[in-house]
Amino acid sequence: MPARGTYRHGDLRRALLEAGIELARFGGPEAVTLREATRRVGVVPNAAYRHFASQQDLLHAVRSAALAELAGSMETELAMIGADLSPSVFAMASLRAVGAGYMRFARAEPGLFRTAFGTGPQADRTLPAESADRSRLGPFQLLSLALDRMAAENVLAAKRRPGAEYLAWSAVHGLAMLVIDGPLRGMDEQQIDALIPRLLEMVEKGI
Amino acid sequence: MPARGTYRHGDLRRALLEAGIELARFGGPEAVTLREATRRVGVVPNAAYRHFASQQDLLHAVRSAALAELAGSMETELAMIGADLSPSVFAMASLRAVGAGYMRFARAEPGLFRTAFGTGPQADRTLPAESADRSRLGPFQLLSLALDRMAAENVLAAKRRPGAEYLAWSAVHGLAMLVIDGPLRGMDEQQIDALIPRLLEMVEKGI
DNA sequence: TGTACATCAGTGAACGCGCGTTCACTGATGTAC
DNA sequence: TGTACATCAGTGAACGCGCGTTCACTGATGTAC
Repeated sequence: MPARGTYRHGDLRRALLEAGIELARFGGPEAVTLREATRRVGVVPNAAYRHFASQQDLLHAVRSAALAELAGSMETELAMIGADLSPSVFAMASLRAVGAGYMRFARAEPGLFRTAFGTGPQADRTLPAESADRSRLGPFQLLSLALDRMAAENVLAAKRRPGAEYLAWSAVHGLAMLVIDGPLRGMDEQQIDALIPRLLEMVEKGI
Repeated sequence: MPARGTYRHGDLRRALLEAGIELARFGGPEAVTLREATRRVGVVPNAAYRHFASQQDLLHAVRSAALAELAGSMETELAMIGADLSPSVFAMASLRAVGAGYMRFARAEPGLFRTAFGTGPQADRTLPAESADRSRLGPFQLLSLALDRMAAENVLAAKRRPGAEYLAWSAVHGLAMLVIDGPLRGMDEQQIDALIPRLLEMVEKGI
């Protein structure tokens, strides 16, 4: 049965996690099963239990990876902001970059995006899940940071600052959901391209 | 096995549909199974095939019912607008009402809401699904109507009108998703209560 | 440097589960005469 | 008004599927001496 040379695998945990990520990439969270992950790695189903306590446990790990990738997409967009901008323009550009990175990831990796925000009743109840790794910032923290900058530059009134992340997040998250998994799934790519800056503009003006 | 008196059921299709709606209400779309629906109605599993071509077919029917309920919630909110308002204020109030009705339904019936916007890969690909019944307006049409009014009153610039539904929809849909099924699930009811008008204000200002 | 042994990663086989769906059937209903 | 009969709604039994998970196991590895 083993398709590999050695009896031991070497790094089964990592292999299973990567298989799980691949499953989520193409099939979303519901595609992340222990049986399929072990099948792909070429290992017997119950071998997974040496490294994950349950299917949920594997799914959690995949979810964390997806969140990290999302944060990465946002950071990439942030890094593209011109350094020569005035602080207040920079702050506003940060908010847009964060939103653009979010949308880019959602469109490029709909399966991982859906996995990151566990849809369905079995999703766990922990908040944004940005607690584990202190050195890297999570998606929510990147958004908060951008809003902090705007508040510091008085581009966003101080009294509007509290809770502002939920407003911005809602707008961008909603478009992402409608477009990748909802009734707007069939929409033209170009139409979506045009919609995104408009949406970000709406947030900037209305927040 | 039959818990009913007569051999024939009478209106099995309706009974199954209602059971399906109940399943969706508490468990979302993935809870809508033929076996559980028939079980609840007290009929053998395959009896469902006299009335529905497949499980998907039942799910479609449940989805339509959920969309109709959502539209109803929006209409209820619309009906509460004071008739004495000026046309332009009325138009803006319409947009808010539509959004408020959407949020109210999502929070009151998260399972049905999720079913209405089929989440997951198995969801069908038809757009907003407001084609069937011509006499009743669907959620998307109610939103469009409100925006039409705003455009007619020049509360919304004519050049901003096209596609404006997607901006408004995104914001409200996103908050609904984050709150009922996403990372904001645990949030205080009162905090959410406070967030909704702020979100609607953002849309109104920024659209 | 070599050998005995404990550890524990991965095996093999098997469970029970709920699901959608197919088949040949039976018996209540309503219609034709 | 009564009876024969066709229709077809619901039955009963069974399928195959993929899933998560448990059990007792085996054999590769690395450590103690």
